[in-house]
This record gives sequence, C-alpha cells and structure tokens, in this order.
Amino acid sequence: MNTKPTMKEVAAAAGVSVMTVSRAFRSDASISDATREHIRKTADDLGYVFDSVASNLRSQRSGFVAVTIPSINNANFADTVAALTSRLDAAGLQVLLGRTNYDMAEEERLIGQLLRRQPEALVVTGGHHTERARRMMQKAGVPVVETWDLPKAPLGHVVGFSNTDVMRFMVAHLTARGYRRIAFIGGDSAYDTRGADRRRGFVAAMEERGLDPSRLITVGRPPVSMREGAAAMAILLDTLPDTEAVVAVADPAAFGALTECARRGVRVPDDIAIAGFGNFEISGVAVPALTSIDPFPARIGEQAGQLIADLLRGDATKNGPTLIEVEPQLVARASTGAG
Amino acid sequence: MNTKPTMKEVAAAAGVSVMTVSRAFRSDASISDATREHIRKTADDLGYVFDSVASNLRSQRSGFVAVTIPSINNANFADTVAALTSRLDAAGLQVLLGRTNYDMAEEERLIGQLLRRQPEALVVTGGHHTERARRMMQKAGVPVVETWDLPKAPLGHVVGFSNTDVMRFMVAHLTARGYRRIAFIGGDSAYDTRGADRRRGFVAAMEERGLDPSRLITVGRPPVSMREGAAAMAILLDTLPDTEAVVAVADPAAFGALTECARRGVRVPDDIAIAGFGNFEISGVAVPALTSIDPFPARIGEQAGQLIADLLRGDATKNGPTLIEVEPQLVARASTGAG
DNA sequence: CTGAAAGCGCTAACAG
DNA sequence: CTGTTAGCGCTTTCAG
Repeated sequence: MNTKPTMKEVAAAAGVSVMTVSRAFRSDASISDATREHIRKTADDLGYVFDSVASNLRSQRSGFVAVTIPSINNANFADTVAALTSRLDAAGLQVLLGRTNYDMAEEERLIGQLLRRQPEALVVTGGHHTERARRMMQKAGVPVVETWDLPKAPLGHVVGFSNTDVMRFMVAHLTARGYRRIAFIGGDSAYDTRGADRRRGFVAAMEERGLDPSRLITVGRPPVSMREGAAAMAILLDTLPDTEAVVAVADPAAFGALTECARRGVRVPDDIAIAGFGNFEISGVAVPALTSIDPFPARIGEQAGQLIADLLRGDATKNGPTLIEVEPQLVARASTGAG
Repeated sequence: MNTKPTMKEVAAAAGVSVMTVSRAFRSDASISDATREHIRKTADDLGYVFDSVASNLRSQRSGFVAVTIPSINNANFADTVAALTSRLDAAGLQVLLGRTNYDMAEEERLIGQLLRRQPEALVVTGGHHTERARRMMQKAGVPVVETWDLPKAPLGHVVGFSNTDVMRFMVAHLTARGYRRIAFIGGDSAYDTRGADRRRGFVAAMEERGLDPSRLITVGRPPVSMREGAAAMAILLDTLPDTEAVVAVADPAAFGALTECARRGVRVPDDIAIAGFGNFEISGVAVPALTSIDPFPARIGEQAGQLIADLLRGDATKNGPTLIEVEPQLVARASTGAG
C-alpha cells in the first residue's frame, strides 16, 4: 500500500462501479445487502478510508457545526458542548470547536476561520460580538444560534437566559434572608460580557431595593479564578469589613472567597454569606455548601442541538428565528444560611 | 446575493484569472501587493468566503490535527489542548477535537470518524487502545502522538510520563513523612486506563516498601468526581479508621475526600493526610492546601504541538519515532503535613 | 438496484 | 508576476 486507496480501487477490486461503492458507504442509498456487505469487506481488506473532504465538496455538505466557547476548561460550557455534541452526533453532525478565550476579537478571528470550513450551522456563546463578527454571521447563510444569553438584538436563534435577571433572583434571595450590605466580586467587565451583564444585574437589583450597589470588587480578566476570588475576598474583608454577603460572578470565585474566610477564621455564613453562579460541582461539595444558580448548561446544549437538527432537516417552522429560554434555578445552600 | 460567490466571480469582478485570486488568498504566493489588495477588497465587497473544503481536496492538505481527549471538562486535559491549539495555530493548523468519555470503544469510533476528515496528524490521550483503533492509527499514514502516558509499545511518537512511576514519588513522599497505613481512592480500572496505571503504581510502590497495599477504595467509572471522592472517604473512615494517609487518583477526588473530613470533624493532616494528582487549581487554594503531583499539562501540549509542526514541515529527524518525557513534579503542601 | 458522465471550488504544474 | 489546463475523490443527475 504505497498510496491510499480511493473508491476507484475499491470499485475495481469489488467488481462494481464507483457509484455503487459510494452507495455502499451511505445508510439510505438503495443497494442490495449482499453487494454492500461485499464492498465493505473489500474496502476493509484494502484499508480504504472514506474521504469526507471530497464528499463534502461534491455534496456541499460539510457535516460540521461550528461552535465557539469562551473556555474549554469550564464545567458549565463543557456541559453545554457535551450535550450539544451528543445531540448533533445523533443527527450525523460533528462539532468543530473553537475557543475565544473570553475575547471578542479572538471570537471574530475564529468565526472567520470556522466559516471557511463551510459549517452547516454556527453556535456561539453569548450575545455580544464585534460588528464584523455580526456581519460575517449574518451573511454566512447558515443557521446561527446564540447561547448563554438573551440578546437584545439576536442574530438568529437564541437558546439561553438573562444574565442580568439571574442576579435579581440572587439579590432577592439574599435580601429575603435579611442581608443588606451585599458585595459583588467579578472580572474586568471590558472582557467577560456575560459576567458584566451579571454585574449590571446585581447593581440594578440592589438599586431597585434602595440598597447600596457600590460594593464591587473587580479582579483581572475573566474567567475569575479561585485564587482571584480569594484575593478579592481578602480585599473585601480588609476594606469593607461590615459586608454581610458576597455574590461572586461564578462559583470558582465564590469558592476561592470561601477559602479565604477559612484561612482567616471568618465563619460562613455566620460572619458573612457567600453565593456564586453556575452550580458547579464544587458548590454542592464545599463545606459549607455554596448557594448558587443553576443555568442548566446541558439543557442549553441539548436544545441548541435539537434546534439545529430540526432546522437542517427542514421540518422546523420557518416562522423566523426561534427563542428558547432555559430558566435558571436558584439553589439555596448553607453558605447563605439556607439548606 | 442569491448564491455564495466563488473565486470565479471574484476573478471576474476583479478582472484577473481565478489563479491570481487563489494566490491573493495565500501568504507565500508571488503576486504584486497592489493586485492582492485589489482582489481582497473586491472579494470583501462581494462577501466572498474562501472555501477550505475545495482547497483541502485539491491540495490534499486538510489543515486539521485530530485530537482525542477523555473529557473536555478536566483542567488537565484542557490545559494540554489549549497549549497544543496555540502551538498548532502558529503553524496554520486547526485542532479537530473529539472526546472519548474515558471509553476505549468510543475512542475507536471517534478515531474512525476523525480519520475520514483527512487530518495531517493525530494526537491521542493515553497509550491504551483497542486493537482496531491501533490498526487504524498505524495505517493512517500520518504522524501519531500518544500523550499523557509512556506506552510499552508506542504507536508512533510519545509525549508523556509514567502513570505508575508517578505513584512511586507519592508513596515515597508519604513514607518519608512517616505515614505507613496508606489507602488509595480510584475509579473502576476497567475504564480509566491512566487511573488504573496509577493504582498499579501505588500497589507496586507499597509492596516495594513492605507495606500493605490492600487499602483500595473503588468508586464508579472515571472521572472520579468530588462527590465520589467524599463518598470514598466516608467508606474509608467507617471501615478502615486507622488509615493514616489517602492518595486519590486525581485532585477532584482528593478534594471531595477533604470535604468529608471537614464534615466529620476529622482533622487534615493531624488525623489523616490526603494527597491527589494533577495539581489542579483547587489543590493550591483548598484549606488545608492539598499535596499533589504536577504533570505539566501545558508542556505536554506544547511539546506535542511543536513535534507535529516540525514533522509536517519535514525538518524533523526522520530517525524513527520521538519520545519526549515530561517529568511530573511532586508539590508538597499542608494536607500531608508539608508546605 | 446499478452505472456513466459531469462537475463541486479550488490549486498543482507548467508556461510565459 | 500572471494565466491555462487538468484534476483532487467523491456525489448529483440522469439512464437503464
């Protein structure tokens, strides 16, 4: 085997036409079971590997769905991608994943690259994009799904929730439990658009209740790490020691804050309450367990996958873009005196 | 714009040949700056998107490197993939990622799928594969790199470390600190091959020192979650209360074990020591901080990426397969009485 | 159920 | 620096 065999070689070896070989490698095509079996065996013996690239060019179907996420290493996004992948796999589609690193400029670059591969649909995380990225997606000629957000001006389809509203639930939970002096720990809002939305939601919710919304600790670029969460808590305890409760932009930061309290002998929730976002595994396991909000990442992925599968099969309602809201749920635990 | 424009349309609009347009979209091709600029602008105006699929077919270069990892949602593998992606990106290569879910059968299926896309190289996690998977990789005709392991019979290139030896370091560390009755928490070894290797290494190291290697707590399928780590610790404390130290197959499980101690008022390390593997962020942040072993996941990715870039450029030594050992490092912290 | 001809959109190879 | 010709490996389309 000097050069890799093509369908032509398989056809010759099996004594049929190339077309018949092609049919033998698809599930639907009409061909007798015996012929298919024979061809498959011949191909196997020759070490034939089907060439998707040629198939894609001729059929003008890449079998790809391009997906961008801020970070691979985030349980929430990973769960969405996992569910999306499973659902699309069932529809014979493969996920082509790109990571934006929480950077809209990188997202733009990535989308440009991904589109050259002729994906049949595009799934992006969030509803904030550069102008050029928006234009590219709009002119891509394939379904676009924005996830993990509820954009004001959607590009196409949406499967997500409101990152601002989510903080309303959290502030409501905390005020119901009697907390008033509440702080927020988050990343640099110039980057993490969803985190910035959550911060905005926090400020708005505090103002609505006539509470002081100015206890905002900003750490570096997102994602906010556990270490940064701990550092932020240290600043908070040093500079605003009368703070009664802290909301972190996400659970890892909340956990970091919790550890800082442990190191200082500050009791949670007796001395200060802590809550996060994302319902990461750590929040249920930490001592005390952390109050959080579950955005149901797997549901988001599943719904997005289902939507795309329907759209590409063509039996989706062509009544314009779909908006699927996946309602997050507050999970009250010991760190805010609940559970 | 009814149908998407091709190079032909761009060529017509720009008043040049298709070939010149093709050249305008590559970096090396010889073409005057003015012409290139003009063509690029024309293409932009028409909303032209370069078609990689056609390019790939004709040039017989997909620009893909196929990569399989057990789980997307694992900081260690994610770090490897991130570093690999960066390095390959610099070489103009894109990562096509597949997740095996710690399942060799799924890995086999995935490799078959990925190979159809004509990747220029293949990077897999671990050195254990099904026979069919091994055959496919060997006959793929592209460089294969096994990572995160030091296989006895490598398929091709290797960038990794020994998962058995790593436990020798850990047991050495613990015995040096005076611990004798040491337990191991791990997943079902039928699945997680690297975890099974680490368990084997633990048993071997204990035996070498004449210590009892039978304190093995097995939880479910890998990856062992924080919750499962906690459950395993509960069993351990209930059934083998005289255990002096625990090694978990990975940090999340070690952290779960730590939380179980916290819930029970068992002091770490005074009553029992705990150590993990992977040097996940949580180990440095937890209270007490967890002793772990850093396998330098980013280095693995970087080295694998570098190797592939060299190999594909052709200026790598053609002296057979490369073996790059990335030496893990023990990080001693408070949970084993160090730090 | 099977086959022959044509061509998807791009680039290799050559010529100028 | 630019153009012409041919064809990558498969599938669409049409015949039988």
